[in-house]
Amino acid sequence: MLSQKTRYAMVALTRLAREYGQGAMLISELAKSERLPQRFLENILLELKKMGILGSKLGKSGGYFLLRHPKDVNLAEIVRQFEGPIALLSCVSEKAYQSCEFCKDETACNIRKVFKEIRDLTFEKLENATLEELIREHAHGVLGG
Amino acid sequence: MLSQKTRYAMVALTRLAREYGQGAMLISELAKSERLPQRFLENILLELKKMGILGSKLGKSGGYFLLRHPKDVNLAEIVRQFEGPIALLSCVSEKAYQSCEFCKDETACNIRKVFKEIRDLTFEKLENATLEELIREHAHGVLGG
DNA sequence: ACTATGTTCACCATTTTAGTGTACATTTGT
DNA sequence: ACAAATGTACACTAAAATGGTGAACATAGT
Repeated sequence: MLSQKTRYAMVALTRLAREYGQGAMLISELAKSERLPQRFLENILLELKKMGILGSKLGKSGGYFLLRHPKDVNLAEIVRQFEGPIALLSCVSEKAYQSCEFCKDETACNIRKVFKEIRDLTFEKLENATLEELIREHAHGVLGG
Repeated sequence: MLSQKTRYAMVALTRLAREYGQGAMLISELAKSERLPQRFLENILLELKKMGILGSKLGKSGGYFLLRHPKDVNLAEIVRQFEGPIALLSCVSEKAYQSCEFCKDETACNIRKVFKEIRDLTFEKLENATLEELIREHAHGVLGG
């Protein structure tokens, strides 16, 4: 299961995506309106700023805002940052690969095959999940789900 | 990422699946030959026994053995037991569903849609990964992956 | 009875999670 | 220049999860 931190990050980002182009939003307002713990949220927003996803302004009428276009931020990047590798086994991770301590021959390992398929499918779904997609209403039409 | 416990369970099970029908295997032999920490493995085997997957025999020539046919044990069951829910968000979990604290309308939530798809694909892959599949050599043929 | 095995249950150290406390730096309005 | 409103930095903490270990016990076979 995803950590609270990751969930809060996704909630905050989708909200800031909805406000995209409308200037900065106060942490306090974001926290209150999305029901996020403010002090914890501060850490998260800072981390997103360091990733180059958010910008901030100090002083009166300051706050946070999305730097990139919502179509240029996807969940794969967010999940990697806050959860670590997308893969369930390091032997199938792209960014954090480590050879398996049990396999003599990884290419022949069927456990690995299963988790490689899961990783690839998961990554694809997360990568296609841009903030633009996430804030779109009726994303796949009312009929046909 | 999966915990060590889950990984050890998968290694132990695939080994016991290879020995299926050949009587009991000593914990010590299993631990040594698969390079698993014996004392930790004991806990894991006991848990698998309580799940009804393994049987055991005490005394001389005792040990553990697979109770069910390898085709009747799959990774979904194992992962659920040792990792908890397969879903990454509880709002898309089948066995551990909890309503989302952020959504007014879950059916309209696009974040949820993404993680529901990921859960369903992951579950399907894990469910199809029976021990029989996992110990099969050249599971999908040498050509064509 | 003896020995080889699994069983039970409590315990432990380390890491991760989900935050909080306190002080500081920057910008804006007056 | 100054005050107020904001974000920034970094250390700290409580609770839970992870990855085990210790010690005594129960049972089966010889």
